[in-house]
Amino acid sequence: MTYPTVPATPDHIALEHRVLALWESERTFERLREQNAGGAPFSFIDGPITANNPMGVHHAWGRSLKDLVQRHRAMKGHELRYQNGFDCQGLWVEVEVEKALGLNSKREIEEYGLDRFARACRDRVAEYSAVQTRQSIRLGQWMDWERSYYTMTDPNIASIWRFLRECHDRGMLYRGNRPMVWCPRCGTSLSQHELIDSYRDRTHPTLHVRFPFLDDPEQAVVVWTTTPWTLPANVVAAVDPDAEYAAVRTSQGLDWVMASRVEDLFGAEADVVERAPGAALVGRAYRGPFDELDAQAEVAHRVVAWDMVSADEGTGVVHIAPGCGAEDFELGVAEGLPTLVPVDEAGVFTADFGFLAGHGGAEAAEPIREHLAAAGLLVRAGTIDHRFPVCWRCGTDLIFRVVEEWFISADPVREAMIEAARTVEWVPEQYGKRMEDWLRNMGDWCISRKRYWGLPLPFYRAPDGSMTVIGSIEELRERAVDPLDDLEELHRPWIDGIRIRTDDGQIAERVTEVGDCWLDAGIVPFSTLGWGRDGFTDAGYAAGAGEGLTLADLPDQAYWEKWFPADWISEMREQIRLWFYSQLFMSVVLVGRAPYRAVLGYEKLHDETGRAMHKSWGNAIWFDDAVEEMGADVMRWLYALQTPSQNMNFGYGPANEVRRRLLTLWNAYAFFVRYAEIDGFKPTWSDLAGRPPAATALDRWIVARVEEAVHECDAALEGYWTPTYARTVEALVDDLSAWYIRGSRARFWRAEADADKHAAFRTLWWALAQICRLIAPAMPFLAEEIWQGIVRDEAAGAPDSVHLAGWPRAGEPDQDALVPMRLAQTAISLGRAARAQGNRKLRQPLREAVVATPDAAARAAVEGLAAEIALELNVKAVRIADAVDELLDVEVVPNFRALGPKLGKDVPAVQAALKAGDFVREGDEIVVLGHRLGPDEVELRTRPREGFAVADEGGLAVAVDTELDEALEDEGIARELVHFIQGRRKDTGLGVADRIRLEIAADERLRRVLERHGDEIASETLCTDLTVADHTAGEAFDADGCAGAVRLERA
RNA sequence: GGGCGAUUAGCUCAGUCGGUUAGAGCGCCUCUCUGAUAAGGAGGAGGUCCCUGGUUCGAAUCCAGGAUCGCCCA
Repeated sequence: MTYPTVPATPDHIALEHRVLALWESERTFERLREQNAGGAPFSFIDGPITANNPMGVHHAWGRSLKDLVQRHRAMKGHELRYQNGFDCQGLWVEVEVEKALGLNSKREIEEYGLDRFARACRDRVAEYSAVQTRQSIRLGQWMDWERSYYTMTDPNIASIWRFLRECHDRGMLYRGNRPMVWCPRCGTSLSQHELIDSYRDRTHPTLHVRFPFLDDPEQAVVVWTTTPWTLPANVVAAVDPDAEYAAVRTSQGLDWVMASRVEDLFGAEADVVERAPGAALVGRAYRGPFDELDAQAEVAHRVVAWDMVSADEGTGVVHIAPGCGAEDFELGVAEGLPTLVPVDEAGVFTADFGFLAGHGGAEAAEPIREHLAAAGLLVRAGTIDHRFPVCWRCGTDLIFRVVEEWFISADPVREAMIEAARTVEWVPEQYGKRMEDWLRNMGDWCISRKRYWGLPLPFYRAPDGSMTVIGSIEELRERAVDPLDDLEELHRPWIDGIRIRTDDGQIAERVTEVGDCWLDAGIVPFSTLGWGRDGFTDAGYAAGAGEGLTLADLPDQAYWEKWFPADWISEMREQIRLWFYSQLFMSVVLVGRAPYRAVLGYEKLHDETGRAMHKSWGNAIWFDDAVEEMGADVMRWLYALQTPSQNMNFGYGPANEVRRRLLTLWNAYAFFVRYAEIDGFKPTWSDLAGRPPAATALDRWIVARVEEAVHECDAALEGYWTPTYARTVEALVDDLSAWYIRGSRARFWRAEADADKHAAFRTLWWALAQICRLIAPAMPFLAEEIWQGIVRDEAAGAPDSVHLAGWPRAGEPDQDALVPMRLAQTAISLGRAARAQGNRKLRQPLREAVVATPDAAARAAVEGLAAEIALELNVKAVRIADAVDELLDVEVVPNFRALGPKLGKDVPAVQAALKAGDFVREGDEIVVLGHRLGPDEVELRTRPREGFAVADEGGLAVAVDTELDEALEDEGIARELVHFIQGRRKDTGLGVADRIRLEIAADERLRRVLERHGDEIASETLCTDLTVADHTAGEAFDADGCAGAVRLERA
């Protein structure tokens, strides 16, 4: 077996397709599940994705995080369920299907036929669940795709019925009159959460209208409205009783408005003839603007007091239509006012609104204006540009309508939900506070929708008005008075045909409403886990509309007890008031506790400039494009690096950056393979279990670095915090490449096969294999590719896949290996800076570097790495000195962390004294201002004296001797020549192992260099035959005025 | 109106328990290395850690107030 040929850069896309095929042919995922069967459960519950469109790159974010955590837990041996979920019902689907079928209203749907419509909805779900499954597999997500749950199945629906029955039994279920936000096109109310982000810039007509008092029609209150269609439903006018109002003389009479609004409305010249507090107007009856309409026959208009009247806009007199607004409705309840609902489900005026009947609300603005003008009630008509909510599905302006809906009372469970939410580990932490705030403020849950493709609410109303709630399919069977043969599934229209017999023998029909889709999703921890079921039914879940789509089981109570509550769930932050909420609500009602132990939320995905992605803005990125251009690993690494509590800037720019950074690991892999192949290095699987044999300080260091990183990564992922994990990995890979490999290169290409070389191979292989395992959760393809290349095919007994190899087990990292290296790295970095200062390029060997530190322990540590430092700095010798050196002064710096508590207010004085040098060193101790400070309480630092090439940082300083002599110069020239020849080798396209012949034309000085260093030059450049000539046809070489020419040819 | 979060280099962002010289990547400038690298490395320029006040020996970090932006609620 030989190592693979590793290209200079990875082709992520090709590699990923190759790995996908490998996983499939080798059943890798199935084998992982077999391997982990019986392990400690890690229960993850997937929030259902709406199976309505292809998945987006924002879904890929969440799915990548889910997969990352699941893979990590699986590598640690946990048994997982891997059940994916699809959200199938509700308006999301209906609207898309309507578009596809060219239907434009509820009436058209009903004409089309509810059965065909339901089938079309089901087909759409089937289509897009398949698309999303394919896409998720491409992303590398490992789920039990054949056993996904679908919220439209009968078992899911029946579980919700059971929940609703429980609510009913507890008296929490009621039918109420509520002002709802309503979409006239969709013909349904919208829930609060559907209003999020729904505000758009809109221009609407506005009217100022007089309401003349009945006892003195010359006087009137003037109202301002931005919704003219609500005027025909006007009942009262509201004023702030405590504000001052003013009557202004106009051509139409005396107009009462809030005094503070007069100037805006009538100008500075307004003729104010009377002032009075709002309270004085309260109770006065006025003539309504549409009194002649039938609907208004019983209404007695008057002025009422209200504390929410705004002094900032309008007239300070507010037109109140309790049937058309939320606040209006509340005031109506408080004042006992009649509620006029002027428009029907389609937003069209009803018959008792006379000439307006049949008009849509928006189009009625003009006839309303004309009517008011004719009646002499119109003061002014205008327009307003404002933010106005629109339907998120179809963009239609939303209206308020008072409608009858079904509700679940929140108050009976509010406190219990807050308590339950407090048991949850919220990540990021502040999301827990968000949930608590939401719970404190939550209104009753409106669970009904006046639509078609959704959970059929199991509410049956008998002729006497009593209600029965069916709690199960069995109960439906028992009570049904119509044959169930045609009940294909628990959906409209089929379910609508089944009537039931109530306990007292009445025949009851189902209400027509369907349920909020958040019921569908919220029940998942119960419906999919077999809560309350007696028998375990293999592949039993798909009954009803899910038939044929999934092999998911219908488990039993024992299974539920094993997997409930979820250890972890994760979705976007907005799910706090959606899925996290509905699950919590249902769980607290059913079992009195939270359905999840930990939650990871994350923010929104924007484009790379920070703008929201919109199809219409042209900045949206499609998942299929992204994954085939960036590669799944690159996307997944971007997601892993992202701080969840911040919006993510996603795009090809960041992807390229990450792809380039990933090259470092790839290069390390390619380096290893090149020399392992040349050398025939053979690892064995058991080598990975312990530590590799370490021959050098660098070996020990990189081993400790890997172990340190393993612990950090594990801790980060246990806490669901992926950015720390990803950054830890990147730092480790950088260290491996920049320090370990670069510092160890010579050991790999040396000819001798000694223990040192073997140790180098073992160590590098070990580090790469461990890194594969570390990155496997986040970049499963790249990890697998490298694993296949250097472990699976090479190491006898190794697992076939990195994903079967388990999470690395690391001992406590050896601090004695870590600390000196850290110091040495600092010293090397400082030495380079010092060289640069002294104007000596790295190719020029120098006599000596002095590493100085007053810290004895640090000196001892650096001593052991002197050879490495010398090599890196290209100096003949490294001298370790304490600070009493001709190059350096010593500075005593207080350790504030230690001295703060000890000295308190004396700290500044002590600091000043130390800085001024007013102290005495007594052995390890420093005596200053009567304080005796131990070695832990101060830090001794060096400070370079002027005139030397010295760099310092903290307690460490490095100086280089920049003096050159002839020998050093010659060596420098030799190095220059080697560098030059290597460049030609590269230009000529020679392989790294090709031998060459050299002919060098040299002046006198170069001749001397060649005499002294010719052997080194030849060996460094793999030259088998070096001749010195007077002339040659080669390329000119010039270093430091030392000139020649070099001709190179393959040997 | 209430709540939550954010504000750190030109850009995108880290910054743990409060510790006195605040970091990374990208970009820019000057160098440099190359027998893994399409790479890498060194140095440099670039900072009112949003503002004001407070607590503290010490504040990017804690507290209060304010500003701006985002989100949630009313």
